[in-house]
Amino acid sequence: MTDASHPPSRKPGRPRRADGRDALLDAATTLFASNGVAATTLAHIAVHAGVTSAMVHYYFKNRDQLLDVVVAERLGPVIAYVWAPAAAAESATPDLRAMVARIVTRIVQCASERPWLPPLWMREVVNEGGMLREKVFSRLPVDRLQGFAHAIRAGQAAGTVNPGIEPRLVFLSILGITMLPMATAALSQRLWKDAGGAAPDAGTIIAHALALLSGGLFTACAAPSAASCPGA
Amino acid sequence: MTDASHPPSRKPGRPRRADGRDALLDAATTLFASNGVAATTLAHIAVHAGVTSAMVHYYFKNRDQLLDVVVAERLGPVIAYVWAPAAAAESATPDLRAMVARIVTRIVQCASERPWLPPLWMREVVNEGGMLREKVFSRLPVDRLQGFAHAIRAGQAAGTVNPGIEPRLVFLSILGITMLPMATAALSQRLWKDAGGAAPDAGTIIAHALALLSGGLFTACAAPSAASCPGA
Amino acid sequence: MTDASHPPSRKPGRPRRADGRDALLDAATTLFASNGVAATTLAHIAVHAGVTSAMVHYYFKNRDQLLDVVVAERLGPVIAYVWAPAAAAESATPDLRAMVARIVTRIVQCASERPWLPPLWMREVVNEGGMLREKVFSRLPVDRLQGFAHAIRAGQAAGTVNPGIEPRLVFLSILGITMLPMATAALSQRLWKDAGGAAPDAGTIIAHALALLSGGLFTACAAPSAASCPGA
Amino acid sequence: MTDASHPPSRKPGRPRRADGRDALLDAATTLFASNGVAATTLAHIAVHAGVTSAMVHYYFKNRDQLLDVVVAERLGPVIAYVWAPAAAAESATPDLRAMVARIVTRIVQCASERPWLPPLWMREVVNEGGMLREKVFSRLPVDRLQGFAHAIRAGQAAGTVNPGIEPRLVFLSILGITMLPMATAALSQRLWKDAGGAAPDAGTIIAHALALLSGGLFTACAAPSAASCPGA
DNA sequence: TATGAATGAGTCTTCATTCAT
DNA sequence: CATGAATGAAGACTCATTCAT
Repeated sequence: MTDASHPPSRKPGRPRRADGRDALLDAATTLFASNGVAATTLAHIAVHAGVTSAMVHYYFKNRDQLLDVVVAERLGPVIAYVWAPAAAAESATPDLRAMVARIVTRIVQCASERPWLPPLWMREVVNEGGMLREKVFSRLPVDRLQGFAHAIRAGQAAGTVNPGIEPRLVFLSILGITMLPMATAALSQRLWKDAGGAAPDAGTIIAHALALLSGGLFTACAAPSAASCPGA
Repeated sequence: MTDASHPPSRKPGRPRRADGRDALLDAATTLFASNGVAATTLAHIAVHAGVTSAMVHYYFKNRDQLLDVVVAERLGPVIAYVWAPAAAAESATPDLRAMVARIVTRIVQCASERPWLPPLWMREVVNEGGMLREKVFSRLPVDRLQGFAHAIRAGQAAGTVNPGIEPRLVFLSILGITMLPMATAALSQRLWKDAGGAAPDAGTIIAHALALLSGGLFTACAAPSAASCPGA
Repeated sequence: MTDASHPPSRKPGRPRRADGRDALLDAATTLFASNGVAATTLAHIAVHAGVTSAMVHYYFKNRDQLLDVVVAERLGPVIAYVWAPAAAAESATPDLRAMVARIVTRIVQCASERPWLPPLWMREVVNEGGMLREKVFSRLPVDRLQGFAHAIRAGQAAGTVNPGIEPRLVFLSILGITMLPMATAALSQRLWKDAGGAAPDAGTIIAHALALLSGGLFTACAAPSAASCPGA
Repeated sequence: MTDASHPPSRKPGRPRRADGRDALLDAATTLFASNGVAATTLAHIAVHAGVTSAMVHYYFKNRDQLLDVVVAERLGPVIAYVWAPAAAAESATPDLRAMVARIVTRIVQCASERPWLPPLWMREVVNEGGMLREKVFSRLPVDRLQGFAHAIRAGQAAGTVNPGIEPRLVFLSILGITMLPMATAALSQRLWKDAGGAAPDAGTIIAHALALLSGGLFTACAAPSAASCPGA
């Protein structure tokens, strides 16, 4: 299986040694996530990795090429992994509900293993003017995104999907209810700190998302607990 | 009601004249939204408004104070307007369902009247490392946010709200399924352009959001068309 | 007469004020001549003009555009002035001998009024890999250069020009025996300083060049004035 | 005669092996000629020779010492070879005409065997601010240059040399009419490409130079062979 | 020999900011 | 109000140089 039934490790096959290049890539990704790409200087990255800023040029030649590498080596695998479940959808009758659940789970899983992912994705990929937009766009599995939307539409035709739903917005909604909370961590924490609660963890987020989606996205006795659905 | 039963006009009370200051503020807001705060120079703003960058200093003294003004005069009113419905919630028995609908509507309404709002909010306020975070934080109606969460929790206790939902995540979810699609406009447009569809408009987004929320957020056969719920 | 019967003043018509831009241009030209373009940093130029290197960018935006301006405003007029005599050559029967004399005189005149001209021209325009080559090339009066070569060839056909001469090399030879010595000033001075002689001045160079061109290195009826040649 | 009656081979005496050092020296000389010394980085040279820039340091320790070696091993032999004919001139009655012819021939010969010579010499040695000036200066046979000038002056006294000539400028003039065209190759080629002619070759240049020197630009009894002068 | 990793110094360029006019 | 001139600080990028391997 090429398309990753488990989350992608950084460098599959290679003897995983924390070499300079990798350390710089880590520093870059982290800082891009926490300060934004535009606000992160190469010097910041270098200092964060304990080297000179000349080293960043040594390994990546360009600021622009550094971004390319970040996209290729850090975002690329995540995209591939998240969309792997949708591959099956193209062939047989897809179990939409299960597929959605798997996508949600994979997104949250990836995101909680990579704290830099949610802020980076929200700010620099998905958002207007994001600085990684163009670079990521070409890597997006457009066919699968469209296939996903079509599957939703088919579900609507078959009466299994809530007709009020806009198919093209479903994936964005999934992103919005999973990654957005994770991209807000610090803010939420401060916001709820008086209420005694820490920021929601991965499990909570998955549960919340699935509750929201399974209750609302699909018609027919949308109650979260299967028991309450007599027909099932 | 002082707190805006209709969306806030730019300068309530003042004789609304398109002076230089306002033009600069417009330019700033627009560019901040489309390029990000960090990537927008004062010179960009000045050029966009047809003046010298020295004028930006004349009116706002500082880059930092310009940000302050943007928050105070552009974001502030929106926040106040959106959260006005929640004021009532604090006193009497709130109609949660209606309140959510009103908040959703107001968010999308504000956002579609101010194209700069969704990208700016997503990138610079809500997201980790957003450059307006601190400045906005103090303006957030923390009490209302917490009140909203409490109302949800109360609904869960009363059995009217889906127990799988995490109350503290509800508002974020609302943001995610309303503003996020609007902050992605250009990307979506390119993504779906082969599918013949333009980016979803305000109406579509509201409908989608309400369908998702009303079907999923609340228990008891919450499907939009009651007929489709056999058990009811 | 548009084409300059007298050497071009820097800014004809304008009230010649030593503004910052001009001062920087002067500094640039001088340093380019004495150190070479590649070896002259913008900081050198700025210091030489008594300002910050940021000013260089303020006035010229780019290092490259600075070079453009140097070519356009400093070299351009010289080229036009030197080649003005050749304009007449295109129409009537040209007095080749007189024309050559006028070109030689103008070259030396221009060069002695602009000490930066010879080194700059020799190193950065005419020489392989010169950094102003491309920029100057488009300004060269190719038609006049070719016209000049044709006139020489015609002279050879008419028997008035030495048949051993290669027409296309004549202008280069003129450059070589006029500007080259002026581009070597410092070296020559050191070379001949024991011999008591200073570097040759403009008059000497013109005389030498004309002697060489009109008569040749060795006597035998080679006197510049035709009268001294009995056979003529 | 130790001083080369034939052009100097690269490494007289040594077992001529194309080792790395030599290849680097070749690369350096070539690049210095085509781009200028200041514009040529050690990395350029290394890449051109197919090695790492660290190797350049291994062989030459310094950028400055590399220049020293280029002067010593590449320019030095040429200087010695060109000025060998002048050695005889110091002793007996020199045949000035023959000596000039031999110098011209040797210059052009050396230059056409070493395409890097003319640009390098013109730009970096002879020209103001040339980066090899100092290093070459000490190698110049000042005595022979002065002896040459004296011989010219003596010729003028004896009536065999055009009195209009400035003795100290003669050698520079020779350089100007031989090496200058060869240092302009690419430019000339583009300039005359419409005229169907390629850049003049060595033979043409020698012929032109000798014609100009021995006879002068205009006929009138200046032909090198007396027979061709009808009036004589 | 030969290289890759690493760096300090310097260059070009941008930008926020100031100020006299 | 509005601008042009001017700057200091910082950012991206280059380069000669060193060193362990």
